[in-house]
Amino acid sequence: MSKIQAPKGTYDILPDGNPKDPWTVSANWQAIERIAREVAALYHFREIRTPIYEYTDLFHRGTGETTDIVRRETFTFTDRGGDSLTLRPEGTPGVVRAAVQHNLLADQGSRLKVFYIAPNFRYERPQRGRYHQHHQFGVEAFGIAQPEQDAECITLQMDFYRRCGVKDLSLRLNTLGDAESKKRYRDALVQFLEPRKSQLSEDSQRRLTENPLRILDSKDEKDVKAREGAPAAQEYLSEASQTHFARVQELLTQGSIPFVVDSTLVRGLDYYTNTVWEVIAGGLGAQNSMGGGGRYDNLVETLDGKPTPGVGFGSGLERLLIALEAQGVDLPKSSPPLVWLISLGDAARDANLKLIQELRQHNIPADMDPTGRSAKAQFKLADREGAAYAITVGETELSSGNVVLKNLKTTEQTAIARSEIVAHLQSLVTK
RNA sequence: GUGGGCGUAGCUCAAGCGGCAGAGCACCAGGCUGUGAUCCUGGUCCGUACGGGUUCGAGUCCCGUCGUUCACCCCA
Repeated sequence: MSKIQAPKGTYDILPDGNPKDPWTVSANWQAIERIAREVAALYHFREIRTPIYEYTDLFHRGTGETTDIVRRETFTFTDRGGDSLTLRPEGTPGVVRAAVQHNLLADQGSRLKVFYIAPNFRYERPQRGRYHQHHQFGVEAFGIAQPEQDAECITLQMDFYRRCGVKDLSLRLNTLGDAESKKRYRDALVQFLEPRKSQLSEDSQRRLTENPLRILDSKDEKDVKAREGAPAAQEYLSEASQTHFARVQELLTQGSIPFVVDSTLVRGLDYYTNTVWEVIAGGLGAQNSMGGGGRYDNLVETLDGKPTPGVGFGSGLERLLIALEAQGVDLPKSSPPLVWLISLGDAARDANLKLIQELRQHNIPADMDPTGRSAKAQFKLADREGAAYAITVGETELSSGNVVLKNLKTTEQTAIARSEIVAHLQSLVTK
């Protein structure tokens, strides 16, 4: 197609998008964003909005130099002043940057609980459920190192899914240990795998020096085989990390949130320490990860803040909509009843232009067609646009001082005095 | 970044081995000169993503590009 089109891997959200591609339907976004805001408020997370691009360095230092996300998936460009900027590939670094920049975590005991609904950008081969621009609902909680905060984030996330109506979910949970445990384990793993280097996949041979933990969740058969008998992270956990992880599990169990511990779960972000988790949903095909998160107790200091613990998650909204569609779940669509004004003749049209203004000022959604088409065409339009009521005005009504109100669902039609129509509709619309 | 499938009206899709490009929905109008959602009739809209090639002839075969999709990779 030579006609101009949306860039590869992006899409438009339309009033009448394709229900088979639920992420293209604007009403769906309104529904899940409303639920996200409600659930965030219930857990007392407040909204934060940060720029869609940051200085490139932030993601290199935050997300991590060796992650796939930073190594090969960023949209990076130089601005006209010569600065290197990157469209954010994930939410956490920008939030940490903002918190540090505005001294929100400067005092001992500072705490901050925030959420965002925002686009992220990753340059990957696009396919259903994986786009160059995708959207996430995420939360970050700073200042509380206790496992209770991990559990609250997980609970919030699962609550969000429950309120949206997702059925087929599974929560995978793991711990990487604190920074020292993680390092000890990393060294042990390298020691184990180094002699087997030649048996590893090409990617994993590189990871061995750059990011050895990632070899654990490789699906490549060679890697699965080569890592047989590898030491488990659990064996290298500090006492504190062990009790932390045990308490997180205890809290989830108490909260009746089912989970499975999966020691191969590593996640693709360098900054995680201790708890990490991921939620898988049915109906998503290969792109089955709906959201994930973890604790990052060293990230704030990495980004020049005072040492402050943090934990949070990001959840893909396109994938949520795809899962809901695949599972046959309907989102609640709230639209207030629409009133359609039908005019027969120019004088009636002018009268209706006054009436429509009055209705709108009384918070009654109203619309009309001013093109002077037949009554039939105007009713047809009212029906197509989903109006609940039609008001007809013609010569007869103008001289009698009435309007004709029709309930388009029941087809009931009655004459009502023009002077009473607004109050009458208000009582119909508000009940 | 790797490998495969697909790309025909606004939408969903049809056109055995290459042989005059169609349907349903949608949209407009009329039947009903002031009544939709039902029904009937008529009409509008595409020339097959784009570019090239083979052929008397290409939607159909070949090559390239673009887009999309599936798997890998990665992750949301």
